[in-house]
Formats: sequence, C-alpha cells, structure tokens
Amino acid sequence: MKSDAGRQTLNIRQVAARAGVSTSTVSRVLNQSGYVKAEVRARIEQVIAETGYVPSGVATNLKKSSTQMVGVVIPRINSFASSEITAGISTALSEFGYIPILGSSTNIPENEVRYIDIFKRQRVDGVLILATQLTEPLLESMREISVPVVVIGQDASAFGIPCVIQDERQATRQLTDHLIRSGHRRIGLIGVADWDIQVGCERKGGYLDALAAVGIEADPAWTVTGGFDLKDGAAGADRLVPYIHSGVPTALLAVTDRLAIGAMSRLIERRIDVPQEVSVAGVGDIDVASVYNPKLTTVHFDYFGTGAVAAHMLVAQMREEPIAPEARIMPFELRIRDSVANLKPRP
Amino acid sequence: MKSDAGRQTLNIRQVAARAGVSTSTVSRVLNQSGYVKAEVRARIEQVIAETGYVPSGVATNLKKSSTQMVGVVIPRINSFASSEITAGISTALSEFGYIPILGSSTNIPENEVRYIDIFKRQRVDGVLILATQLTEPLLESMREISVPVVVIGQDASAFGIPCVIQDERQATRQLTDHLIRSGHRRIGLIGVADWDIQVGCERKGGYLDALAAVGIEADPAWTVTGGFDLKDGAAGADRLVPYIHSGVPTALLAVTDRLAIGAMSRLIERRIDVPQEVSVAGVGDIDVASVYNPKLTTVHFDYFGTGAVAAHMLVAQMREEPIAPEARIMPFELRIRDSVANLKPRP
DNA sequence: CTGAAAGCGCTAACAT
DNA sequence: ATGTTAGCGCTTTCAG
Repeated sequence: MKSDAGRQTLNIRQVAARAGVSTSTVSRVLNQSGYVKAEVRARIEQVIAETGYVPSGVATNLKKSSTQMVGVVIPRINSFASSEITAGISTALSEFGYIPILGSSTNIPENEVRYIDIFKRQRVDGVLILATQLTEPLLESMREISVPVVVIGQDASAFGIPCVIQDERQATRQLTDHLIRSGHRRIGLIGVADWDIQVGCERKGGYLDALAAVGIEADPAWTVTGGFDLKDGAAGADRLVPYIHSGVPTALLAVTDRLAIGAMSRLIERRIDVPQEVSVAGVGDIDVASVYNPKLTTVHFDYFGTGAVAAHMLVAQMREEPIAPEARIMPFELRIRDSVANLKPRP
Repeated sequence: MKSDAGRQTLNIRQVAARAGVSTSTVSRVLNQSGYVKAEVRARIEQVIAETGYVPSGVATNLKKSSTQMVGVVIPRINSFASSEITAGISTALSEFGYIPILGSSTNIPENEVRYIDIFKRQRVDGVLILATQLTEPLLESMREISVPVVVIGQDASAFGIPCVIQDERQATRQLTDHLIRSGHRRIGLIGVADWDIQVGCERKGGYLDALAAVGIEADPAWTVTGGFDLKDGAAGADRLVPYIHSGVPTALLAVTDRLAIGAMSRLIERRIDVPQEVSVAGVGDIDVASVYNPKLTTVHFDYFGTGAVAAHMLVAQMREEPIAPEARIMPFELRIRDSVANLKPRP
C-alpha cells in the first residue's frame, strides 16, 4: 500500500476525521500533552505517517504568539567575519530550537531599519543585529520592536541594549606595541572611514594610543583611509609606496586583514619585499591570514564564538532570563607570524 | 504629545476601535484595497502612526496561506562559495519581497532533511537547497514538500527537480588543457572524496578527460584525496613533496582554490618555489586567489550569480510560471595568473 | 481519557 | 464607502 503523501496539504481536522477522533485529541498527540489512550494514539500516529501530515507552523505561531524565529540583520554576508558570525549564530540558535531569518542590509542603513520592520511584522521572538554604526533611526526601531535585541559589533550598552563586541582598541594597541617592540618607530596606517566606530575609530585609536605611549607622533602623510575591500588595501599601498621607497615608514598597520592582504599583494607586485623592505600587520585573523605568503601577523578574533555568544544572550532574554544590558567583550589573541620584520635582533 | 509606541503589541481590532471604524476598514487601508473615504483613511493612518501598530504577519500568513518566506539550506555557510551564493540568493529574493530563512546543515545529510521538515512546517513558499550530495532521503523529502524547490550545486534534473550547477567537468578540463599547453605532462591531483559528485567526481573527471585526450596516463601515486580545508591542501602537498623533489609531477591541480592555497602555503614553507619548482592551479576563483603570492591560476565561477539565478528560478515557480525541471548550467572563465609556469617558452 | 467551543489576528466575500 | 460574518489551522480551557 503506497502512502498518499505529497497530495495537497491537509489540516488537523482532516487527520482527526480520518482517525475518527476530535481535533483536540490529535493536537494532544502532536504535542505530547494530556492523556491519550495508547490505542487511539497509535491510530492517530498511523494516519499521520500515512498522510505525511505536518502541522502548520503558522497556525501554531498565531495561537501561541511565538514563532521560534529570530531575525538576523547582517551587512554584506559574504565577508569572512560576517559569515563566521552568522554560522555561530545559526549553530547556537538551532541548539535551542530557534531558526534564523536573514536580512542582508548590504551596508545601507535604511535597509537595517527596513529589515527590523519586516522582522517585527513577522513577529520574530528576537533580533540579532550586526551593526556598523548606530544611527538614530536604527536605535529608534530597536526600541520600538517589543522583543529582545542583541547588537553585535558596536557598543550599544549606553543605549540600554545588550551587545557583544571585540576589544578593538586594546587589540590594535597590543599589535602596535608588538610592531614597536620589533623596532618599528615609523608606522603607517591603512584605515577606513570613521563612521565605522569600531574599525574606523577604535582600531585607529589603539594604534594612536600605542604610538603616544612611547612618544611617537603619527605622520598624517602615512595615514590613508578608504573602504573595506582588497582593492582598497592595494590603493592604500600605492599611496604609501613613495614613502616606503624613501625608507620610512618601515611598517604598515592595516585595520583589517583584507586590507593588509590587498596591500601586501600590491607591494609584492611592485617588487617591494614584505617584510624585508616593509612590514605589514592586519587585524582579524581571517582564514587565509595564516597561509598567505608571507604569513600575516595579526590579532585573532573569534568571530564564530562572537555569533554564538550573542545568540546565547538573546536566547536568555527570550526565555525571560533577564540579562544586564551590558557590553560583552570578547577576548583576542596576538598572532605573531612572518609579515613583520624584527628590526632589532637579539645580540 | 509623545507616542505610546512600544507598549504591548496591539491588534487590528484595537486600532479599529481607536479610529472608530470596523476592522475591515482598517484592513482596507493596510492593503490599499477597496475604497476608503480620504478622511477616514487619514484618521486610521493617524492612529497607526501614533500607536506604532504593525499588523501581524503570522495572522496574514495564515489567512493568505503564503508566508513570503523561502527556506534555504546551506552546508557550512562560512565558506567563500556558500556565502557568495547566499548573498546572491538574499539579494535576488528581496527584490521580489521574499525573505530567506536559513538552515545550516553543517554538512550533515540528516540536517538537510531536518531543515526541509522545519521549512515545510513553517509553510515556506519555496525551498533552495545547496546540496553536496543527493541522498535518497533528501530526494524523498524534496518530493514530499509541496512547494517549489531549486537545487544548487548538484544536478537534480534527472529527478525532475530544477537546479543550477556549474560546468565543473568542462571547467576543470579546460584548466587542465591549459596546464598541458604550458608544457606540463605530469600533473598531480589534490582531490576530495567522491561522494561529492560535483567536486569529487566531475572536477576529477575533467582532469582525467584532458589527460586522456593527449594520451597521458594519470599516475595514481600523484593523486591524493582529503577534505575541503586549507589544512587538507597542506596535507596533500606534504604527500606529494617527495615526488616533486624528484622532478615530477611538474604541476598540481587542486580541485578547489582553498586546497590550492593550503598546498602552496605548505610548499613555500618547505622552500619549494611556486611556480619555479612546481606549478599549482585551483578551481573556483575565491576572492584571495587573485591576491595570493603567487597569484593563483584558476577557473572563475560566478557564485553570487549562481545564487541569484537559483532564486529567480524559484520565484518564477512560486508565481506559477512553471519552468522546465532542467539543469541550468552557469558559465565559467579561465583565470590565467602566476602560479603556473610555462615550460615551453616561445622560441 | 476525549470532545465542544472559543479564540489567536487577519482578510474577503457579502451585505448594506 | 463601510460593516458583518465566516473562516485560515491550530491550542486550550472547560465539560463530560
């Protein structure tokens, strides 16, 4: 006897009818709630198996006013950090029976609030937002949505919103310290626009802190600013090449690994040896950092873990385990590799 | 007068009451359907603005029996190809007002069918599945779900399921031809397990085709097989190093760029110059392929476009514009760069 | 242990 | 132009 699965989707009433019981009894076996005589239960399960019946989640959602979905807004999912974070989110969420619905803002702030609106309408149980900046409209819509929110990548704690961030400043500070310890005093910077608080300001801030601590003044001529792409790194390198040819700076700090790799690639193309003629360091430790030629000295962030932690914080809130609206700061680790030359070798 | 947005979520009836009209009138202004006197409309919009009312998508979904959601199942989202494909999907889908809900199978076949089940329960309007293998249970659940499905990455047309794939065999064939044209006759292969039809079989098949066409026999000793990771590429290189030291093979074809880069990194570590001592080619053209040192010769696939095309095919079907259950084959392009040496320079 | 009935929040005939 | 009514598919008291 072949099953008649695959026919048009049927509902709980039809299943009840087939099994000769009421809908509430079917509902009880579906939810393992209440008592159902073993025999009746068997008959119902029989029918379910035969028909391939799957209860409508949307009806259940409506009834229970909970969807088990969490909205995730990401700018540009196709980047190493974002996709690792998303993987962490997805993995952690699925442990608790939640499923992510995705909004890709493609770095356009209006899209972020647009997606939050969509999520609100879909009645998600919570929202995770990977933000590059905290604009007023964004904050506004995070307040208006009446479900828990966790921000990733920007410090929203001042606005009473829990978040998880990296210690960008400290990380970049220590990386720059390493450069200085290796004998570099003239260090160029390949940065990004400062509307990105974490990458644009904090990372740059860490670099400046380190220089200031040893009384070095940063030369603005060695500071270039652009986008986040490989080619932006290359463009930055191009602009610094004339200086490098004249002997300073001796090292370049790129605020992301992508920029660092873009820059190294261009330097190598121009026959400038890294790290013999100029050292390069990045931030983030993307997967290829450790296999690039030369291997990139950088600072490692646990992006997957960041996503997972954010998801856990959200789950806690969705379960009414209230958490402090604090900034959870993720640890980092220096990864000293081959792209930075040691200018003062041990005697 | 401050708005009282943010209070507990209210429903259409409360909005109707506040505006002194019936729910259907509110519904009409919400959906721009039917006639509503301008004055009344204004009053309702007023109330909506004041209260920050957002209609419940789940109620609408239930009523309209359509959710505007499409389920996307991805193995391991944190890989270049997957995340590009996902970005393409997300972008294309949002053009048509659909929103992706994500299931990360983490390469476990059971998870794929598990997610399809979840999607079925959530009553998604369609499903996109990025498959690495077409197992019987998977095919079964794709048949049982009563909404359109498009498979990405595997040829499912034989099972009556539309899909979009790369021409893996032809691409690898032409890449190998290039190696041969460059004077390489002894070419090693860094492959993957053959349960992955496209990467494990087809790409290897293209390589074998090319060799066979010029009467070269592949030496099984130069064929290594492993996983998809950078370290698998390195492991492959390790196993081939002894042969390379003895002069053959002169070139290595890695079936993915990640493997190629992992291999190159290890070769360089072992002071084997690429491409002077051995050439390396990859497949896929991931972002860093063009900036690696040396720049990787590979074949370019348009992953973002692949995701977008699949999404379009799905949208067509969801709109009842039936499409043939064919395999849509995406174009590819050789990218000749610096990692392959030319053994027979022009005289 | 099981069934009847009342909604969850919305839409769409069908009236008026 | 607007209101009434009957569900969409499910869960959950409340009675038996």
